[in-house]
Amino acid sequence: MTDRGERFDPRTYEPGWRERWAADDLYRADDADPRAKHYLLTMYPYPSGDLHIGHWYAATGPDIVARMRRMQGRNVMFPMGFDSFGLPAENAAIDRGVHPAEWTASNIDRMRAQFRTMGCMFDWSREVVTSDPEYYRWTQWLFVQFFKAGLAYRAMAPVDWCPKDQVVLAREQVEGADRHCWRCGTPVVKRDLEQWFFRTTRYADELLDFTQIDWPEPIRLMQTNWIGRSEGAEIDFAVEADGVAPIRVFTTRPDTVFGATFMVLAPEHPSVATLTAPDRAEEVSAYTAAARRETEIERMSAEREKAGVFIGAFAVNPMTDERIPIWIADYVLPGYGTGAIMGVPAHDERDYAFAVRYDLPIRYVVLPRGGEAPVGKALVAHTDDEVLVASGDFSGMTAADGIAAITEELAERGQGAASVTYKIRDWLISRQRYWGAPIPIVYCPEHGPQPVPEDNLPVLLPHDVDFAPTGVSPLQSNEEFLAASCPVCAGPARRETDTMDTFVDSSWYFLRYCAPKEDGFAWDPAAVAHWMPVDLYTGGAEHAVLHLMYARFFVKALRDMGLLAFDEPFLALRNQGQILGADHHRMSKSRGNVVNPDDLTSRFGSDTVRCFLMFIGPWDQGGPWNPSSIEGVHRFLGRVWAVAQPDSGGHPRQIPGMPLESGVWPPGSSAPPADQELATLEGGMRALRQATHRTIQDVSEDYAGFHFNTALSKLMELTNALGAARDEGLALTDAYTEALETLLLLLAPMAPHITEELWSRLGGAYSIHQQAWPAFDPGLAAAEMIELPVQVDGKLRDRLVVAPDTAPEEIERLALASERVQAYLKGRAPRKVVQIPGRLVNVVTPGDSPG
RNA sequence: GCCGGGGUGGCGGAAUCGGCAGACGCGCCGGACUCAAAAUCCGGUGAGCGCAAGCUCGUGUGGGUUCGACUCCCACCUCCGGCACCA
Repeated sequence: MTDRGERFDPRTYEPGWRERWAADDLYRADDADPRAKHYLLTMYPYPSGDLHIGHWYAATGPDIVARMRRMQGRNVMFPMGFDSFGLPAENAAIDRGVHPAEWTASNIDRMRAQFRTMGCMFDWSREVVTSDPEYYRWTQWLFVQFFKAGLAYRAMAPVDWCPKDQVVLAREQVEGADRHCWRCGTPVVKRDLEQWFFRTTRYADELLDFTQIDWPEPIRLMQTNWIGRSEGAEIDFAVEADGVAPIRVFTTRPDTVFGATFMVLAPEHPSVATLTAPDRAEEVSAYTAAARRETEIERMSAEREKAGVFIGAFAVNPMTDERIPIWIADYVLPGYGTGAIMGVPAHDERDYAFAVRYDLPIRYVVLPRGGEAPVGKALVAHTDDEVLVASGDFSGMTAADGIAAITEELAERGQGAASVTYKIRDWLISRQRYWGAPIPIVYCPEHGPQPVPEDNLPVLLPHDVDFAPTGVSPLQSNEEFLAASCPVCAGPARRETDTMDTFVDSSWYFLRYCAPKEDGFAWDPAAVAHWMPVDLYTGGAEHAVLHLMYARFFVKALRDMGLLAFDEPFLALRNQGQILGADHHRMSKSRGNVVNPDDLTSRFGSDTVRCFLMFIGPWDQGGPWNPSSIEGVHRFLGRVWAVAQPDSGGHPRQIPGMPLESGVWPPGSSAPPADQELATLEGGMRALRQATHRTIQDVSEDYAGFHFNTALSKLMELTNALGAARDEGLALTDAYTEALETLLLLLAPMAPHITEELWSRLGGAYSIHQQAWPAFDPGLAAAEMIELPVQVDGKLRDRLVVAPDTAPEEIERLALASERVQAYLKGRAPRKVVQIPGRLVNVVTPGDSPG
């Protein structure tokens, strides 16, 4: 079948196999398949235009795992789709006059074709495109369910506004110290606007629970910090004014309430207007106005000097009954806690700075046992060694006991209660943009906002609108779209013109994959029950507090509506690293360091690109592009090609009558076999089988752990061993065949084309990707002789070659008998001999001085 | 500032429940093949000393624990990512 030494050229066979796999629906996942299901998902891309090398990197890892799981007998679903709503399509319309729908559709066509060249086992029959009305119809339906469940609401709030994109952003989409837009990098500004929110805060506590899922620690920490749960107490401070309700503050340190010497309100606090003394009114309103004008960046800066204004009113410390002045200052944020704090300068750095600036009293009430108050700073940290002082009956208690006791005392008096506060805010989901799912709400002058009846979904995006960004949705420019009737009274009503954040689309796409053609419901409950939850999810860590948190929220909310029966969407998560340019910078067109995967595949073929990407380093780490080493990986595949054609090189010899099982020659046996040449060959076969079975074990573990770089290095070693065995004349032995077939099977997930080609040439059944994963035989993987390092005082001095089951006494005797060891002992007895079974021997000399 | 992850040959990286540091690959050096080159194959390749056997040093820095430390502990330096007046 093969010509001797036929040249290795992937271009001659790769496209043909891809066509055949597609024609045969080789990778289609069948719901009725009785084998255990395995839902493997990788984050779907935004159809930006061209497949980037990063897409290859991200997809190849999970594809390898998907292929291995399938060969291991699982019914694997590995779908792909497009997150196709979003701003770039609209910007293309503005810049180039192409309609977003056309731009998106042509990009998807191009990227779908590029995806095919990767040779991934995507099940394209399940493709989901979120801008398809058949998809966003159900996104809208889900919005209505959230609305009916009280989880979607409209409210006026200070929100983040991107002045360049002319759109509001969720808190999670504002990044960095300079508070910039995640998409365009422009610093955001605060605006008071009426917007739609999803009530993510209702699930704050449950989102902190990761016990059901196997996720990377950094992602769990990022979500935990973002949710920002703080335990403490709310405490009421009476106000010295008739008929005015007490002011409630939140603190994590109720043990320090005896040290509260002033109170600070956020400038936006509702009590400011009623409490401000007439003679302070001018200064207060000037400060409040200035605070409002300032950008978020200036206001949030921690380095900025603490400044505020006394409003001319007093509160009463509930524990000391002291009169304390009420101030306003912008370091107190309106959206967190109660928007009011008790100022405890002795035990909070910010309060300390404020007190120093305005000469307010500083009273230390928690100190190390028998210790002195620090000079010139706050005492923030508290340990078990610290006790309350100058705190009435509570003096002498530890800080922890003080928190509990004081909270209890306040609760009994009706002046406070234990309380929990979170940093997370509700998810702002409305966008003043065109290319998204319209929010299915109509406003009736009589009945207010009403959801569009489910029968009337989808609310279709009109084709003709004016895309020029004006700060309001382009949908407002279409009168036909705007006009609606009230679902309650059928009277004239106005349609909501904002669209939904694209992260709403991606919060449920994994459900749609289970039955993408279902048209009576958002998903087929039976299919979702079969496939969900996702067994393994992969994608970028940049979505830690965006998509990955929103999707968890969605599933929990839908579960509580009775629509789903599980708690978490993604049981396991793995994050890939980023591929950087050769200049170690993020790839970008402006830097000119972008690597085009199409150029590489046309030169080297897909398998080489896949293997090279996996060989760069740990998959979760990424790294800079190093164009020179791709040649090495290509050479490796060339060697695989060569060893799979054993009669094309080396010096093959037929060894008659030598079945696989007999190929065992114990090298430790005293009587050498009669035929020395045969014995050498048998030893070589034995060694090759050992290498084969070790590789099965190592590569299986490495793939499962996403250690593709080390998996490939072990496959290289097996290939090198095959090359050596061929040169030793083992090419026609069963051990060689076993090693070669194993190599192809183990390599198949990483290099699907060359392995299919060689498998076919060797006469294997189509397809290699439907073969069983090789079984590992521990007996064959074990060495019959092991080499044991011998150390003297921890330094390597000699080696012993022994059988693995050699008794420790015998090993010690052999080690001490070693000439090298004797030279270091100089006739003395060793102080001791340390043995780690199977690992090493360490002889400790008496040394010059004992001990 | 707080949280998290890293620093190992010329380069990417391996080894981390303490046990042969540098697997595998790139690059480089030498050789084979060739008129020559490319391709391919073989050998060498942490540093220093030595004719050699071998010895010494070596995993960001400085200490420590241990028979033995890239791995554990303490204190630092540095790079990357996230958060950032959250009371």
